[in-house]
Amino acid sequence: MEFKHQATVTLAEVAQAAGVGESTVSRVLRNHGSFSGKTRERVMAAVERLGYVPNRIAGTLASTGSRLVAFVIPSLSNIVFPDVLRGASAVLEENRYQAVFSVTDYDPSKEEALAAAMLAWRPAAVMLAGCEHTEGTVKMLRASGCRVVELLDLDGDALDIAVGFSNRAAGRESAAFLLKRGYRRIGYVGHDLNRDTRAGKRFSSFCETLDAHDAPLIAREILAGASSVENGRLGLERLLARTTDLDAVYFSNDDMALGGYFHCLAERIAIPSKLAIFGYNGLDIGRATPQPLSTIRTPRVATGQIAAQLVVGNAPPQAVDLGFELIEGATA
Amino acid sequence: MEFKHQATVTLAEVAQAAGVGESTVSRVLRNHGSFSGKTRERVMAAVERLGYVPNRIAGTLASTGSRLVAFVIPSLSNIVFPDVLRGASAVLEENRYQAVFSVTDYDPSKEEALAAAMLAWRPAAVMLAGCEHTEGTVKMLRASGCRVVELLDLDGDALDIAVGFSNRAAGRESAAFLLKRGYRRIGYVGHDLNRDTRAGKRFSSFCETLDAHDAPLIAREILAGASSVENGRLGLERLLARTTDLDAVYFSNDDMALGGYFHCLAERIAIPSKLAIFGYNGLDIGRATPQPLSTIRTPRVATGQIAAQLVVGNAPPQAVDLGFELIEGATA
DNA sequence: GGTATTTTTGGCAGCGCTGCCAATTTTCGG
DNA sequence: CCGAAAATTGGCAGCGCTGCCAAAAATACC
Repeated sequence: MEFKHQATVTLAEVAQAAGVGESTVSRVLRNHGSFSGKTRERVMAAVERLGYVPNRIAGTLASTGSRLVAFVIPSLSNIVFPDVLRGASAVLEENRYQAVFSVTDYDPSKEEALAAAMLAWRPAAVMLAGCEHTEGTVKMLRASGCRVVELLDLDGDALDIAVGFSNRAAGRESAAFLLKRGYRRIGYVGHDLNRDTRAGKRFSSFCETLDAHDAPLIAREILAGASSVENGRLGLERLLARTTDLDAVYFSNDDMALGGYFHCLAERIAIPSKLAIFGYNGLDIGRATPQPLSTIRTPRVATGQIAAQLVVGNAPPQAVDLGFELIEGATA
Repeated sequence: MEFKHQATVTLAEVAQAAGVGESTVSRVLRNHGSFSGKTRERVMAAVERLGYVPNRIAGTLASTGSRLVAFVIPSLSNIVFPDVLRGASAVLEENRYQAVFSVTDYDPSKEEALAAAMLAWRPAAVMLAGCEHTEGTVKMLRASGCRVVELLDLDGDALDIAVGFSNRAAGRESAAFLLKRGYRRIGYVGHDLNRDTRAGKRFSSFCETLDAHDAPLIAREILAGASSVENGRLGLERLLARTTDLDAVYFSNDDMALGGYFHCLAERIAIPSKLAIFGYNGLDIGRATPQPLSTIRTPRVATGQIAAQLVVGNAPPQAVDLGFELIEGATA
């Protein structure tokens, strides 16, 4: 037996059942235009009786603007993006918008392909991570006429709307904090930077700041693949095997930093007296560790919320800097 | 200045530019039906030149089935759901399906409302968490004629397809493991169970198993709100303040368990000799802690993958049990 | 009571694309 | 070189709904 019921009740059938015209049903359902209370009741009764579910595909095609918002994000493993989606989806749902998404795995050419596929749904807006995109992506988005929101990175030219903060500033402040604390022999443990350009920006600004204070980075360990707690642990282990006199390590993010933290716990390396640890993101888990993680808290959920609000409100092009917060913690 | 370019190039325009009929363009673009190589080139050239982007809204309306898959998930904070989305989205993208989602916050009536909204997009399938739904939701899904996939819980009757494992079995095995290890004075720390029915099922089976072995649960601490590391830490602290002679604690999931683990580290409570800790989910982070977390690893990504494959392949109704794996770890 | 308004309502032409079918062109076999 | 079969191609009717416009009904005003 096949599964094709598609009890497809149409607006026309509702109209007939209610004894009114199609447009009247449409008006009642969208609560738009004028109609009498009596008509309203008859229509609603028919809708109820027939179990009518409006067809948004048809509705969107017939009207001008769609209520779809497309997210093209690098990853779902990195909690950053679910957090952004979470912030955005609450606002979008309130405004009867619908979120659509696809995942690029940090691959710019995949981003281009997926953005193209998204555009085919004629979304009201496309939301992307960061401001680095292929030429093709930029051209396509420009030509599309739909709103474009670039998230989580303000270090570059925005196509239309940008919401987030400066990763370069985050890298700088992290370095400044460690220097202020008196650390001078600093190392870095990070994940694949070519793919995660935002982590790359933090790292390069971090290094520049160290250089400017005559305390250049002493050692680094870059692990292939995505950031993870295990990679952070492994990275610190490797770094310490090669370099014995470090007094602080900057990690590409909190996942990695937690790995480093666990490595120190396991190896009984005193934190921060023997080795300081500094992360990035300000995950909740970093606040519950025996020693709160020193890190920078980023406004991930708020980024999603604001982005969604700007789209819903059809705001003019702008860059919104939500800033970030340095959490002193107890590991640095 | 307003932003309404909508350079809406239509198929008809491409057809005219290429000097062919509309249906020919449609065939070439979908690589469906027959056409000559020469025609193909002319069409592609025109597409390129005009920057044509097909309109999937129109395409979906005109053809019968849509290539949308709708996810109605409880949360994006709980990494479980991003993991499922991740597994599914890879498979869906390969097959040119598009994922749409909305978040219920574990509220069944919100689930009903969101499922209704999703149905309006006439998706090929709706994916939901668990098998507990309101009567209205069930009725609506049944009537919709679209595929329904229930994820991550096999303890109940499936509407159509179900992919996951038994939460009751997970609770049972967790209890059996602790008992086998010799723990007899067992407590529980969990988050709001009314909302997260799967955690509730694990807990009740856990308790039944303890009862069956004459080692009933000694104490429990249920925290309002979502699961989090901080809530786990707080929960264990409270539990221990009231009950001093516990030898093991079962947590509603790994986030909570990690909080408990951190509490023990901070309070210098020896694990597992003084207190054993057992979680649920098998998050990666639990493998990188100084002592690997004892837990049950659930096939979250695989659940998403399989679910997507079944939908793409239009498989018949079935329940797929992916099982789970007990990780002995070192905390119990 | 009659006319001017205002409120409700229905009809119908698309939105851009796909599916069906018939027309046209190409290829093949003898 | 001709008819038949196969490969291409174009035309056009919808898919289900919204937006526009004019008709009809209700209400207001003098």
